Amino acid sequence: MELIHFRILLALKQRGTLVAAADFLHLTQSALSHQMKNLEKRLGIILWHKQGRSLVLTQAGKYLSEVAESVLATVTSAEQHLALLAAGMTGKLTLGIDCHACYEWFRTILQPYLKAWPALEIEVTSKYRFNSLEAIEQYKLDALLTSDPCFNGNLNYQPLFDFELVLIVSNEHRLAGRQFISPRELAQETVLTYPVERERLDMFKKVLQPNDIEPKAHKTIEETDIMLQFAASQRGVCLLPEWLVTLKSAGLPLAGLRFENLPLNKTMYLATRPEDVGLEYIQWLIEHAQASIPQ
Amino acid sequence: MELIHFRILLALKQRGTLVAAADFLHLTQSALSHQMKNLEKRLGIILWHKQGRSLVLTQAGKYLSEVAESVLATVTSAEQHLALLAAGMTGKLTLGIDCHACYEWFRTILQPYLKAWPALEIEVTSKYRFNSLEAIEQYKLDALLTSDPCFNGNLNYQPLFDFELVLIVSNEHRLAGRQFISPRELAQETVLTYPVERERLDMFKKVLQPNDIEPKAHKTIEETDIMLQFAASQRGVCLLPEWLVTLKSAGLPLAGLRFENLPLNKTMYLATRPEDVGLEYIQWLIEHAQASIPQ
DNA sequence: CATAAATATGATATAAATTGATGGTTTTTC
DNA sequence: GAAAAACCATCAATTTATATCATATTTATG
Repeated sequence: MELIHFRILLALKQRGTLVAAADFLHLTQSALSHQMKNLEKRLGIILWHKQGRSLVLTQAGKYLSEVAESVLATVTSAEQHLALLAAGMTGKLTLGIDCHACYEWFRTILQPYLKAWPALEIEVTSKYRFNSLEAIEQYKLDALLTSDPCFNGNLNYQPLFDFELVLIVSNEHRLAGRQFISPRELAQETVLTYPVERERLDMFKKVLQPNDIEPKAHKTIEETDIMLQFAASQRGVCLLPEWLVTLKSAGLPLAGLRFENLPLNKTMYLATRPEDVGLEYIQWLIEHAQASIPQ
Repeated sequence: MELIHFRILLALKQRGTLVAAADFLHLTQSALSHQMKNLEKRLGIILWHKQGRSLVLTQAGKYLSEVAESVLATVTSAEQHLALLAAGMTGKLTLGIDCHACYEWFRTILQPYLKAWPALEIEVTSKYRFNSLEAIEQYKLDALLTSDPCFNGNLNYQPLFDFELVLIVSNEHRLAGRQFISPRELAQETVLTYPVERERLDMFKKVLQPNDIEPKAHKTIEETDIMLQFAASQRGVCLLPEWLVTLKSAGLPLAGLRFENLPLNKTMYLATRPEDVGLEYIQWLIEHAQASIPQ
């Protein structure tokens, strides 16, 4: 059975005669007659009878024309959906998120994004954290939010915004007044980080390990807000994007410090497959990224 | 779009490679590749990418292969139906079953039904459990046995019989003598249910959740007989149709309790497409439903 | 590093679908 | 109540679509 048979049955149902149906399908009456005869032969069952000069469906014919209606409705709807997909008007964005700070940024922009793209299905996941790039190439992810780009593949990295990491300490902390500090001074501190491997923490990767320093203690905390409250009450220090602290620290007695000769400037990127860069709902993110950062 | 494209996508999904799919479809790999390239061109959208030596579906490809699965299920079912019609069979009934109790009822009536309709091809499935109504409309199912009707569509619901849900407890249970009980008393009980989501369990939907009660424990059991044996040996309580317990509990020391001011009366329905209501083998079910229930 | 396994593509052969012409019925029209 | 019109089926011919073959390319495998 093929769709042409369904199309013929449906057109016949809607137009009444084969001649009209043929006209509707931009075919000749002969073609429709041949096709259906052929189907009848293959199925071994008669679908209609000629009665007078019009056609009357048999029970099987009626049944099949109802199936036809259902199937063609599904197919048509799929075609429309694909047309929208092709035009970039709709789709599904599976966004991989690589780090906690990325997550925090995405939260700031999510509401307006949902409003701007009501038909877009958005799924956020961090389950491909350790092989995000592969996941994009394999269409498990459509985009990846990351501040640690890996430019070797054939992915497109769009910079979203720049930011600086600062060491967050309590106002009352012995270092709080200093303009610049040295990594060495962290040897006496409790370091607060998110609970991921040290390899993925700038605190260790960029500050402590290059200087061969082990902090007094290392405590992991899942939530940024809680981490800041710990810092505020002198339970430790942490390294966070400056904008993130601005956003979250309202009312907390905190200070942000920089390391001498160790600028921690980073850039947040959105990685996508090159072919998807043009998608409007991806462009929107790139264009609105900067504006959502508190200065 | 044509069925060949759906067939290719489905075969690819099932077999993994185009070569295997081609073999399955008795075509060459080249043919499939050409067909899909042609479709991509017409749709203006890419359906898969070559990754290494295997294919990875794009978003659009994944979507379309799901559509493919659905459409081909309908077409296959229709072809089978027509084949049976051609062979002079009375007909074919694909019956969807929605809940365990429905299943139990159908078992009570199946023997006489098979005897009454020896030529009727009967297939029972619960694979469309979560979108049964759609499955009927799409001709994947012909009828659905359910006690949770959804009257909004254009399906015909025929009531088969009424029944009452009772709380099954052991004879020895502290509540056993009581005429009426309160949902609150379940807070100290282990609740036994079939292994489906809480949304689909009257125990939770109608008894526990409306009263904001969490039972002491929740254990799932697949078989009714086993559930009753657990209840009889005081391992828990369960909510079942009274007739089902009458049928199954022979010899077990069980009591059925009702909740005060919470009548749990339900009706079993057979849902069909309106056009099929008149079919004699459907009518038979409706007419014999009542009699098969132990009173 | 050669081999095997997988997909893509161009040219060609093959199969399938469509058409056009025609004949047979049944309605409609005058 | 004949003639015309509308409609469908079928045959033969043609056009179109489809599948195949041969081949290139890429990537795993041993």
